[in-house]
Amino acid sequence: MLSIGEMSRRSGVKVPTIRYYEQMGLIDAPERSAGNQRRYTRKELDRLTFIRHARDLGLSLEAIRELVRLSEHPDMPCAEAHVIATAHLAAIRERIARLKRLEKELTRIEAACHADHVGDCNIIQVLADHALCESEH
Amino acid sequence: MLSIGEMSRRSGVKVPTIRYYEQMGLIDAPERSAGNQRRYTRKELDRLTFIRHARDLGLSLEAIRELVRLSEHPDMPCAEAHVIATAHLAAIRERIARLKRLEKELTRIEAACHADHVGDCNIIQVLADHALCESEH
DNA sequence: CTTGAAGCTATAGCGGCTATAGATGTTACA
DNA sequence: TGTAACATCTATAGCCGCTATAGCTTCAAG
Repeated sequence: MLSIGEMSRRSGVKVPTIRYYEQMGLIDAPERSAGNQRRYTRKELDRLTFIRHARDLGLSLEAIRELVRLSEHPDMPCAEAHVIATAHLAAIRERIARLKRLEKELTRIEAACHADHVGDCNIIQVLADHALCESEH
Repeated sequence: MLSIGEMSRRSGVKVPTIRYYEQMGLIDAPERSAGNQRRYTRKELDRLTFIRHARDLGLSLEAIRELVRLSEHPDMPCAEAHVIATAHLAAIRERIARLKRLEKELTRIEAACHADHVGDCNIIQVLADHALCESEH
């Protein structure tokens, strides 16, 4: 039986976050010791690791809740899991594309300014005047 | 004199968000009409547009507060503005790099699964077992 | 048997909004 | 001038995904 601190160390999820996940219904309320402290099994550590991993990949708690539900019914079709992963992948790709546009824009703004004082500074100027932008954002 | 709704339409910042920015000290409290409604000047619209633009570029309210402060002192050296922009650029590049790793990982996970039901599904399996990952995250 | 770390619950705060409720103001048209 | 429709006002709560704090209890080592 693992204490919550042990779980935290092994999964890399902070103690208050574990309690938060329990509250949010991502993990079941575990057994308790005589003195009301949480006691976890190996299986519960596995699920926490699963959650940690999915969070690292940027999945929302909502999506993870769904995946956890799926993983508990191994005979269900896994199309749903694919839908979740694919949707997430699309979202990530969009974020990358958007960030790249921002990067380009900021690089341009940054490189363009050789002023000494704010009055002539392109950074401030370009921010103030959207018309000077190259891309849409 | 512009009403808050007019400001919203022209800047693309939602009405409650404008009030929020005022509360957060990003814009000054404007004049009021006889009936206590906000009335803005052209100059205040410009500042709001500035903020909108900076937000679009992903800058934090904190960073924007700083830039607004700078823009009000046009004789100040603009090195500080560069610091803010450069730091932000670095953050964006890091986020891009991280997202690309996630994209690769998720693509791999997704492509690897040709199962019919959850029991054999790689998506779930890979999430459950970090050891199956290729990259760190 | 004592001490100090770890655990407990409940609550508040973070950023950056967004939504709601219920009251009041403004404006266009009859 | 009246009225109806819409805009605005304040105050407050909620969103996500935690994180921090306070004040208490329990556990494990020496």
